[in-house]
Amino acid sequence: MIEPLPPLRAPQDDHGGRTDLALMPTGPAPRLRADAARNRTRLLEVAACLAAERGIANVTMEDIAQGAGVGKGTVFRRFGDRTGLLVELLSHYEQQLQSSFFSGPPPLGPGASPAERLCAFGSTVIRHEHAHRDLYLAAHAEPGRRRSSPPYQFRLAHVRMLLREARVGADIDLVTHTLLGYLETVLVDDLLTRHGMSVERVEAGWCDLVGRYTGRCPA
Amino acid sequence: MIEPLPPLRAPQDDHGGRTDLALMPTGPAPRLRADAARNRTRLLEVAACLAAERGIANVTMEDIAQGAGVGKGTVFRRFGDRTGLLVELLSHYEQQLQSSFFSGPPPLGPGASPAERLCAFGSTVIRHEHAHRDLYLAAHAEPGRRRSSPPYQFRLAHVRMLLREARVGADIDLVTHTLLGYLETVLVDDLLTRHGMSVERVEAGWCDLVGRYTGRCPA
DNA sequence: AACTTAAGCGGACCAGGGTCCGCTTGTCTC
DNA sequence: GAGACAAGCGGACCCTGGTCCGCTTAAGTT
Repeated sequence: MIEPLPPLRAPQDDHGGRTDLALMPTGPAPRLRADAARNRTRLLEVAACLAAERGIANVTMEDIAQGAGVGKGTVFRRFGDRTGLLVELLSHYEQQLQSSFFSGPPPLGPGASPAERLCAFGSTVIRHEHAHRDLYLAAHAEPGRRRSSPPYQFRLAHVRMLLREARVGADIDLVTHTLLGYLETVLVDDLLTRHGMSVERVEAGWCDLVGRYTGRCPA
Repeated sequence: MIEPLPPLRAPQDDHGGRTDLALMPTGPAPRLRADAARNRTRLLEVAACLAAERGIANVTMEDIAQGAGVGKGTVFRRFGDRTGLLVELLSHYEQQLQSSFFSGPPPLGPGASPAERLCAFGSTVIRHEHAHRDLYLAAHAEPGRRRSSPPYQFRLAHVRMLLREARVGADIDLVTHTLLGYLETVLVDDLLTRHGMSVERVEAGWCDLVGRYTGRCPA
């Protein structure tokens, strides 16, 4: 019924094996049967498409199932629940980001100082989350899920690495979580939408925060 | 059916007028009819009670209505939706906290330095939220609601005031939100529960963060 | 090619949140 | 005290997320 093939990776490389960077404990990834893999990508495509055209809040699970030409049970079997579907959708969207973080040009990628890279990282994430905010907010229904998803783990690992490189003296794990707390969609969206702050201002807040950890003495 | 009168303020002062401190734009508070006010408190009592005995996740709206001897429609009329009920329940729980913040003994109340008061504030909030974490997490389903509730506004105003007193040079509004971001239940709970950090460690992280804004030059 | 079987499928079904609207009841006025 | 009327009430009803279980089928095995 609907099928405009939105920005999603090619169906054939999608045999259920996570396309992660083998960075995090992603588990064995049991490899789906051919039909299941096909349905999986169709479901994600349809979901992305419907979300884009009427906002994810106005898309039911049954809509998605129907759009992909499968039964509702299939959707839940594959993704567990609504949140699971959303989290996987977001994973897709974040994959392009990830590569620019660890292999793109500076200041995002290697080559700049850790502090600069952290600043750039924050700006990118803020803009990215804002662009997909309805999806992030919807996925946020069960925050623990999102926090244990591969993309979030990637962010953690990335920030932790940069902090270590910057020789931050404090409790690195804790600081990592603190920094990512600032980038939480809920907070960013609140600042931008409800409090009417500009993206630049929120970004400046991020860089300021980073600076206070990476050693620059506060003014 | 159930009615152990849990820690809730006396029913008669509960005529729907918010018992706020007239600090925030709380609106006119239209004053409920007598029967409505009675039902309101009974509903909150029953909700608190059921939540305490089996966890809020295992309490349906119908349970609450039934326990209070009213129809389901009444519950929704009063609180709008499930989140609304939870938010109001939390408001009750936070009221005792609030008074210790602005009129209790130091270091929480007036008398200590702003930085000390901020540290103490954080510790208190962390412990309080952890104690009621299932309620906070449940209310978090719609984060915007919680963020615009009177208790959250109170926290904002309080922290903002202390930052101003401490003559913090940065973007005060933004820093206020940043700090409260650290205290977000979702984050704190993640650190304590999933990452197994100790409360002391999380508190130390808070004080460290506060210190980096209130001027102490980072090591 | 036939057989086996575990994975996948689908749609009937259930539960709980949220809505609606005709009836009831406090409360205010005269 | 009687009347007017807004506020409150309740439960039938709807929608959607999520479950269940008997049937189907892809993909190895011989």
